[in-house]
Amino acid sequence: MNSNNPYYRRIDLPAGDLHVFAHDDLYHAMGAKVLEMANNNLQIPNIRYMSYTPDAHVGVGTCIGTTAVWGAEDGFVSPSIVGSDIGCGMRLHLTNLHVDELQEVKLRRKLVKAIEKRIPVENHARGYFSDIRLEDVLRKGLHGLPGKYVPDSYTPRKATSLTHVECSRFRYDESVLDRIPMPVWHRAHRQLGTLGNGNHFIEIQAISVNEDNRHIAERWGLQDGQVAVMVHSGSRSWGGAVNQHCGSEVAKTMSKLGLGTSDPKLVYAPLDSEAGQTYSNLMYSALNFAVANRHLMAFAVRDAFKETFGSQAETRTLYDLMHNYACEENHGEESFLVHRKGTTRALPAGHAGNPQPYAETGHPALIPGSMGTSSYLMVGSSEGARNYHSICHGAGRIRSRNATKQLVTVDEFASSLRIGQEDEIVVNHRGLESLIDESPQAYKDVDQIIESVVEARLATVVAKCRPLAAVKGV
DNA sequence: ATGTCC
Repeated sequence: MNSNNPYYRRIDLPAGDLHVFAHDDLYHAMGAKVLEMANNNLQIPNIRYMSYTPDAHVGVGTCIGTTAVWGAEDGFVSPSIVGSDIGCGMRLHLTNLHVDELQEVKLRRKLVKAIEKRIPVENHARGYFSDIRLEDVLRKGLHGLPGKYVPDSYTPRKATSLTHVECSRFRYDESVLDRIPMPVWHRAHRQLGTLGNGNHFIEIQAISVNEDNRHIAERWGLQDGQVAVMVHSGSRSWGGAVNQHCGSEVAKTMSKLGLGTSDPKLVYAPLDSEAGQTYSNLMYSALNFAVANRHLMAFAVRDAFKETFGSQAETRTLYDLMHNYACEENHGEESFLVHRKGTTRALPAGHAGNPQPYAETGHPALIPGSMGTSSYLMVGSSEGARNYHSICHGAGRIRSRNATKQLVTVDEFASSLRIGQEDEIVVNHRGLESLIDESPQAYKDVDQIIESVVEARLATVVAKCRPLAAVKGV
């Protein structure tokens, strides 16, 4: 049944097979609840494949770390699998600065202040991009932004494939947008350019290249000691509103068709049903919002760099990709509907789904660590095809926010960020209490997660990104 | 993750 590889197992659940790509120890730490959830998901008709990455943990209805696949012809789409933070994902920008130029704590503080000035992180804050039409963003993503926000040095207008949303699809039946109530429109409009809270962040990092993949790093333009900007955010309240509206529509379709699983909260509809199409289209509007929002925040960070280090400071887009969505993809000769909930696509060199600039190397897969720990730039391997080229999306939570607050003291958290030392990771909040639930102890060890992904032969490491400063919402 | 309501 199971192979001898300690990094992979197939689990024979009552409703079907679950594939787990994780070291035995990580698998055993996941607990029984994740198997129950997998079994519920596997009860959805026509499902072809389901797997967990090593960072899998319990979510609402579906585990974070799930890849669930249907055939495109007889597929079911599930708002419960995608979740409410539709389009949540990562963006990485490369700067022309070296880490030595940020050596002084004072300078990192100045940079963080300059970022804070441009990107509100408070709960009900208004973003600074009110001159942008929300409808244009929802319909066209980056193409809906005024030209001044898309300078060629930053993301060439023609290289929209640097965001994998637009690489797949961004035009759809626009009449569905009218289904979302006006108050939600207004809220989403004022949220353009805001970070959100929870695990979302903007981080300044220093790159170190993995020797084994130096040839790929060079093709991507990465250098040792290079300063990078990583943005982790989603579709703010727009995605939640889409999830809520479609959730009830999809549930109605289910009762009409007499469908259901052991979990009444797990909703899904045939992709070609009206409810399925409405969801699919509105989901794309949320993907467009999310990618444009990350772009705008990275644009604001670019401005903050110029203010802090002079006008010659520049940042350019390496890549933007999501880990919460459902999308039609070609694998081999066939077309599939792939759901990724807290998993990252990592295509290998030569795969036709790669955006043009990365056709020969595979595209960068951006994997964040927890606060204070390194993030990774990965590239997919051809063996990753067995998992539809899905890898982990981060460290993965091991304890709840409340449990973390009980366990970790402010002092312990501060020392994990080396606060007060020369190499302190500068955080925008002076009081760290409100961020304790994001401390490294709330998460698995990202190095172990990456080891599992590498040993399961799904992807390899191209570079590691060490945090220098972080901006978080509360 | 989010906004809202007690």
